Amino acid sequence: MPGRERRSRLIDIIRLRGFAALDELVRELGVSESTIRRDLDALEEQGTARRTHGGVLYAGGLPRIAEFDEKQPANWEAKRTIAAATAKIIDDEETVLLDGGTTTYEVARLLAGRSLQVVTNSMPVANLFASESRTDLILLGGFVSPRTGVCLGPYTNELLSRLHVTTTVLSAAGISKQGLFNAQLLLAETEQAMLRAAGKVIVVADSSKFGRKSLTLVSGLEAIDIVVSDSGLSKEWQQTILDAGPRLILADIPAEDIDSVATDATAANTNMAP
Amino acid sequence: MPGRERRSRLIDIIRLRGFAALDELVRELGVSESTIRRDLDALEEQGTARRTHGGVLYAGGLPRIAEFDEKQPANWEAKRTIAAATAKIIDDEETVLLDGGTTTYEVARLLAGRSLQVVTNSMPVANLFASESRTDLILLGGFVSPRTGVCLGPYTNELLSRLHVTTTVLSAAGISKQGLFNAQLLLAETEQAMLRAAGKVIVVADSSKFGRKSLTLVSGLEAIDIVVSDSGLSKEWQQTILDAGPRLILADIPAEDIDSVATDATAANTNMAP
DNA sequence: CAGCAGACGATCGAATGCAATCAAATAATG
DNA sequence: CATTATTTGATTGCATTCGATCGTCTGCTG
Repeated sequence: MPGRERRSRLIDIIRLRGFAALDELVRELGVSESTIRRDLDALEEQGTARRTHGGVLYAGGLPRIAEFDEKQPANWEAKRTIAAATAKIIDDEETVLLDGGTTTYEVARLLAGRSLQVVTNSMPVANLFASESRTDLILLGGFVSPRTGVCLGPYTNELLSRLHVTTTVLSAAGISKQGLFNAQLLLAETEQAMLRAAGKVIVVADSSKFGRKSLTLVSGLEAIDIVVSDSGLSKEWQQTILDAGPRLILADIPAEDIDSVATDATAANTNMAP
Repeated sequence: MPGRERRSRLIDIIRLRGFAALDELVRELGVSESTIRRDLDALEEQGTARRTHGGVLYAGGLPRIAEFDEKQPANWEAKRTIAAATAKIIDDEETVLLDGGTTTYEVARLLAGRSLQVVTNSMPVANLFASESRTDLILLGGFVSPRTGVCLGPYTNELLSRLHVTTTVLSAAGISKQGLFNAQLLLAETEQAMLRAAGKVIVVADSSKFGRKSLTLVSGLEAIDIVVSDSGLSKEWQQTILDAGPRLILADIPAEDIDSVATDATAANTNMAP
């Protein structure tokens, strides 16, 4: 095989799999280890790949969504337990509308593979379901915001106006007595459209969000059916939410071990408030 | 540090970077190599990570689209040169509508980072542009086909009916004297909608596609402005296409070295047919 | 045809990573 | 408080991978 073609196939293999072991490549391309090594060195040189002990990583890969690249997503642990508690109250065969945001993304991860219909305007979320044959995915189109990877704008809203779902999972930049706040004007409009399409409305927000306002008011608390947060939420806020109408679910930081946290919706101890 | 927190941070680090070397983790978490190994074994057990020699890969990540996972996409080399030739005839500041398919995906890769407006119904394509601030991205929503990752159905088509673009890049399962064929009924409808939204229509198809029919006729040849293929296309077909109206561009397998193939749109020698 | 350059494959010592084992530290339990 | 699990860290022998070197093959050029 001519070197050009080999290296070309090499790139393809690496790009496709994200990672390839060296002996794997030796077998598949039918050349010696030395040759593969030399090719890999060249690829690393030019920046297409990154070598590791025993393999290569693709380096020219997909650019990542900025929001998901932060070093330490704020209150990560809390968000994960909230996500686990939320996934638990969603039943199979439902039609679920998922908002963008890191918390809803965690919810989505836990829902992946379940038998559901999922509607979303978030590309990161959609990617989780795109190849899941057990989950039907409806993507809301529109203008894609580069920072967050969510679809926005009039097209998105109009598509939403024709849909109806059983459950909507919304995120929020802040929650005050007046209701839900969001930091982006266009997104607020889209979330309002989501509320109109919704049956049951679930809002996921870690305790740091309460008492914080943001750019625009999305809706009042009375439009929300369930609020899921973590146990760090003060008694006062718990009462405020309950008085305004929504049910409140507080997810505890679980005491279980690593297995349940990462993979299992049963990880969180959910405390139903009265 | 309690084990729970350490493992949690471990997941975060791995998820964030996609890959982490073992000694890296030892340093950053300040625990012994043995401990990291054990944690990693647990993560692998539960499927969150995949171990390699000297490191870990994140496994809970994005599931991949089936069509892009084939071992050897047919005529890969040809598709890439076609893509390079196509990217060359698209100017900055245009509004480009990109169809799904592996060839259009290659075109998309070459367009990423350029100053364009891109409209697409393909999630793999959209992912390439999602975080590119220099490229505006409009995603056509709709029902997502799990195998190909493209949006289909009435919502998609209706959204298309309200858009107009300067250039449309279409793929095809087959091209005969009657015109463009496609293998999926719903996709054919969507592609027809794309043609209605189009200014200039470019069809990308490697030479093996010619003379092949498929499930449904999408459109006649007269609706096409430019056909881009590879130099393997027979004289007869070249004449057939030209007689029917479209301009024809044949991309040669380039003689350059590996750099230009992987990164540069200038790789292909494009031969204009008269 | 001779000479030369580049690509390839094989080999080997050095470096690195791996799994298993055991002892110490820490946490849980009665 | 004593005992028992669990978790962690260190050690050891073994397997894998690495990079460098060298000889061979191929194709080009004069």
